[in-house]
Amino acid sequence: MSNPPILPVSAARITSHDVSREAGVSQSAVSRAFTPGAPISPDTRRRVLEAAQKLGYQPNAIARSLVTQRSGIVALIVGELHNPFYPQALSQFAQALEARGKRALLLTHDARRDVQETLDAASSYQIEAAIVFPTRLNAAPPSLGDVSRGGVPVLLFNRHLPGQDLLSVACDNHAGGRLASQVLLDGGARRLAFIGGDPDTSTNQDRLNGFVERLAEAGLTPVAAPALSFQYDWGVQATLDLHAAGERPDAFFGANDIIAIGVLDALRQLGRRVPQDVSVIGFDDIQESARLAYRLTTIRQPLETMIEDALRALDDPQPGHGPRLHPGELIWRDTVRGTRP
Amino acid sequence: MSNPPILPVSAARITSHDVSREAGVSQSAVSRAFTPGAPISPDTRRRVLEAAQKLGYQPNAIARSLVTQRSGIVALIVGELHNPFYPQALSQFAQALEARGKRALLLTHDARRDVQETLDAASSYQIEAAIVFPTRLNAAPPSLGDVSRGGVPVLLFNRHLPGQDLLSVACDNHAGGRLASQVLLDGGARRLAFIGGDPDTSTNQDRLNGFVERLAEAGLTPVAAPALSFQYDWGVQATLDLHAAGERPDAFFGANDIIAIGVLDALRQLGRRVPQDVSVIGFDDIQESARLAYRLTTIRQPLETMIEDALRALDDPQPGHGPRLHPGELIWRDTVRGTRP
DNA sequence: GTACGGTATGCATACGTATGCAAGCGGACG
DNA sequence: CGTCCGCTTGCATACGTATGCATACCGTAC
Repeated sequence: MSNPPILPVSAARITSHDVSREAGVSQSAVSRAFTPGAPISPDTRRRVLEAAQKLGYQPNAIARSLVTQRSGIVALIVGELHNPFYPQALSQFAQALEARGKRALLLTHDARRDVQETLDAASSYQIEAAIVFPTRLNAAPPSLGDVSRGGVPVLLFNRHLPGQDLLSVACDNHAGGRLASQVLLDGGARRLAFIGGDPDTSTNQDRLNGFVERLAEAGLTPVAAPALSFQYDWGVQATLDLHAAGERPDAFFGANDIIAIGVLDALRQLGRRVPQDVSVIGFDDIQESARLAYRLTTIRQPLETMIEDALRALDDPQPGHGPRLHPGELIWRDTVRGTRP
Repeated sequence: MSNPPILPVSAARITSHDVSREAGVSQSAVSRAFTPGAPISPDTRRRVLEAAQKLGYQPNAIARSLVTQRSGIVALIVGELHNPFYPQALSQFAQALEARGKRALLLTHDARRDVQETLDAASSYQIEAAIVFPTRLNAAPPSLGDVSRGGVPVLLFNRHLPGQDLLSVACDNHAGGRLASQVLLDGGARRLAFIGGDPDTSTNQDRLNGFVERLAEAGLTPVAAPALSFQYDWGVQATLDLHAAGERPDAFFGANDIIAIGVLDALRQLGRRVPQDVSVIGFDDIQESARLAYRLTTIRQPLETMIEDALRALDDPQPGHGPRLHPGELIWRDTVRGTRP
């Protein structure tokens, strides 16, 4: 007679059956004890909870999902997180979801793969909704609506795709662009430049359009509006290139704060004084913008409001209403000439 | 005869049974077609995959988890993400997990609740492992080992708790502290200050101890070593306070880059020149440290290596071997006097 | 005392998939 | 031609929970 094989100590999974045995009730009773509003007497509930406590029972969310057809899982799909604005949004989303009794499944999406692939992978987890963050999302995958039609609402955060039947929550980038323009004009600027991010994104386009529109009302056009990517190095490079080409704008609008900070560093390197000689304004209001070395004047995205609204929209998805826009707020600091409005 | 009620278009969930009917095979065959290595002829596999394609079938990961007893889900538990180092780690973890066919469940943990609570919530999703990020994790919940004993390995990222039977992967903070000290001494500094983060964390303690140890070998002690939190404002405040108290260190070691950047901004405000009058070194090498306005010399944590190692450790959890340490790498920039070593 | 209504409980089944088992099939070999 | 073996296939069941249904119970009203 040989000894039993030595197995790794792995506490057997404790199920509702174990608890029911311990408490001397049926498995149904255990289930009901953990289901708010289920018909069960206070007494048996107490007995069940005590037994559960004693055995260290945790209801199996997987099994529960299978039968209730509700997983309680929401997918958060992110790309590369270069812009610190998004991690911030990410953790706040996770928190807000937990407050609603849901969980966040984090999925990444790199430029090589189609977003649709990631969505498919997510849908195998029976997700109740998907929130797509725009980082590195370029063209609109034409099939992106499919998941939505399959019953899972998809929401684009901070980007919108015209003509697609997708939910979308964003900052009012057009109005924000106008506001940036306005603020710079009020500071006396006449030769304004826009340093754009990824030109394929609605975010960039809307901010640019608003900017140009307001400028036109003042009888002006931008002296330059190059666009490439939402990154620091590009902000630096674009500014240096502009000056190397003999251009000397008296104001810059960076398509996001990271770019604007690049602009600031380049201007400092060029010996141009901010805000005396040249004004700079950004977009997002990330933490870095408040550093004493920058004190960047910028337009804040109302992140909390946007997240609340996104979750509300997902609770009751109404198609075809266009993006849900939220106004940005001017954060006045030290990089724009003139007085606080 | 009334019309049927108008229901929202919700494509009925497509199951392996639907596919089996379409392909004229049994449900088992469908399952096997999606299981690598399962016994199935190439021909039927093809037929099944075609039918699946046609119907838009996605295997139900929830149901699969229930029967296989393997959810493929790993919990990532984060606090407030003030330090941009962690979001970076977060997305890289998610990517690395996906590359291994697993998914990341994102859970938040705020200071009000015990980490154990969050772990319990996670365990109801039958997670295969949990990775805890240290943000705002202060004291060691004595019960943290429980989940580990229950069969789910828990790994602390970038922090360790002595005496606990937990896995832990971290940068070699002690050696990093020594290195920082060394670099500053080589630059000719004699009056060195440490600006610490959260004093309850092993991260802070190890960096401080290494720093002090190397200083002692040179016959020195720090002129000051206040510690409070890993944040920018604290770095500024601590520096201003020190100078207000008449202290004029000739070198600062910030417990992380955020603090060091605060130190830099405060020094600039005080009119002290870096690195001519005073050297500054940080820890982490976050993106912000490379900005032209800072060019912070710092010690980089080998994030990729650490993540790889963390996942390897979770694959085969060996208890009681202490934290798995990875050496930091000196990133030489412009805030330390002297020449690149 | 009977009828009735409301509440609590247990039984049985379903959710969608994986997998052990037995059976079917075909080919190879003696 | 019979036997055996390997490869496929389908059947049946299990995973852990929620819930419709029937039943048992208790109290109230007539």
